[in-house]
Amino acid sequence: MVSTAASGTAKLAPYALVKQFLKDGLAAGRWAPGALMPSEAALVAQFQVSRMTVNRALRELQADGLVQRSQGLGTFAAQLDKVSSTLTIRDLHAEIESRGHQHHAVVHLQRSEKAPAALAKRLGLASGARVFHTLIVHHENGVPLQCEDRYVNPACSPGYLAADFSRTTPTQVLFETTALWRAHYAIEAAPASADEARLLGLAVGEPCLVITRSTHTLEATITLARLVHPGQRYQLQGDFQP
Amino acid sequence: MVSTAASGTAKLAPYALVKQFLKDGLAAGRWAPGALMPSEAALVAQFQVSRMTVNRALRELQADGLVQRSQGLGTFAAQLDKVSSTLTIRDLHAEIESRGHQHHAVVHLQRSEKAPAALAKRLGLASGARVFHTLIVHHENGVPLQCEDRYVNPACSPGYLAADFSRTTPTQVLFETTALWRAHYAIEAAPASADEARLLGLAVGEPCLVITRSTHTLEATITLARLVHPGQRYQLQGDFQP
DNA sequence: GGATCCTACTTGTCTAGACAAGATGACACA
DNA sequence: TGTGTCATCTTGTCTAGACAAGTAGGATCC
Repeated sequence: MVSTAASGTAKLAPYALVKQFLKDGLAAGRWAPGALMPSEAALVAQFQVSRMTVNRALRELQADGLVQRSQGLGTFAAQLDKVSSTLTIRDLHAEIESRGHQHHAVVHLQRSEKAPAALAKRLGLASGARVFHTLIVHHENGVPLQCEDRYVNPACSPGYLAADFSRTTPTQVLFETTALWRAHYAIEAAPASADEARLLGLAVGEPCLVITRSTHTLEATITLARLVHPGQRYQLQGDFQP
Repeated sequence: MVSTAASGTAKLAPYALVKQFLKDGLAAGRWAPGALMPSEAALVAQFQVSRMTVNRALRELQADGLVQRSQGLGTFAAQLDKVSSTLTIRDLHAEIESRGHQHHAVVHLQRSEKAPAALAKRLGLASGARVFHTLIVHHENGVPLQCEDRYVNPACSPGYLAADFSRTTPTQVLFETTALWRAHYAIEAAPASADEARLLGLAVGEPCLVITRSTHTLEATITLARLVHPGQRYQLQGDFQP
């Protein structure tokens, strides 16, 4: 990099400097939402850098949703009233280990089944085709935290049933071989069913946080998963910071 | 743009072409997760474009989380086993209107209160300071869908209490004046309290999807909100597509 | 064998200039 | 009055080259 000055905010690349300047201004309310911000030419003059450098800073701010640009008009401060943030739904395994806690999985079901018509359709299979089915309960330090009910398209992961899910996780097995293309998830609150209550150590009807997720390759559906968490023992958290 | 050829995938800028090529390859599993991908020089030769063009394509793929790059080593296909996606928590008002449905808000509370110690602390105020408090129930086509319990730092939005929340929304009012800097949210499932059950037309204890959110400026906390949704009537949905 | 240096390859970044294309207002013309 | 044209400002994109810096492997030296 350039300046090795030890003073305050050093070591930033020029494009990052411009970006920081604009971010700070936005945070301080220097440009109200919708207001016109300095043009690339103005920033070039102010920072004495080339236009490509300024352009990169602005393009990244646009990608971050902080400004809105349009050709011929200029750059405008974005409306930030909607709080959006990246929600990452990971393996519970990875999540627990990253907390330094102990993960323990109990496999209640791991077999091939004949798919009912509705399920076969959702997996894009012929009616009556066989599918892989696993039911695994994940524990954190001995406390049940997630009930993972999963159906897998055998064509996408033929070796799925051979895996040892007390040591690895379905997600890991699936994406070692298959390229993920698209995913969809929905989050809702639902009462625990009798089975779920038993597996998670809850009373029937207790609130659970349920994530249903489907993942697809370009052509086929890989897997459908239903992840049930005890409502008060599990939270999804996220941060938003420009 | 360059080519006006009407055949198939036309009109793409060169950097977008390179990006598309790599994305398609990743989706098709051409590069397994963790595998080494073509270097910038190789892509320059293949596409006959300048290095900056290729660099932009790769940098954007990196920003999208599809590849991982490191100086001196190369570009690698990312592990896509974790499904991350941008979760946007919007005004229910905007969400309902975008569905073409009718939104209707009932204001149950809109006043200034003396903050209990714990609340004052969370808002970064002196103990015993006054805060604004609103309790609004949002309806979609007449069905109650969200109970919005919100505390606002008066310093951030002095005119908050004067707003007509049957016509506008707290989020709108707050971010017309205040620059958002940081936000935090947590999603969980919880049983409906007696008050919530009454407001949302549920039985006490029914599962609800609860979002708690705090937003901050650079120096102060703007607002704390607790958004309670009837579990089965409301879902958060998201998509992930590279 | 082990340590050091050198080289080749990689990404990270910046530059100065170029042309394209969208938006807008001034201005001449009918 | 309306209408088309032009100049000018904006962003969008590409180029060819440059230097910096991280990594790895081979050659050399002790």
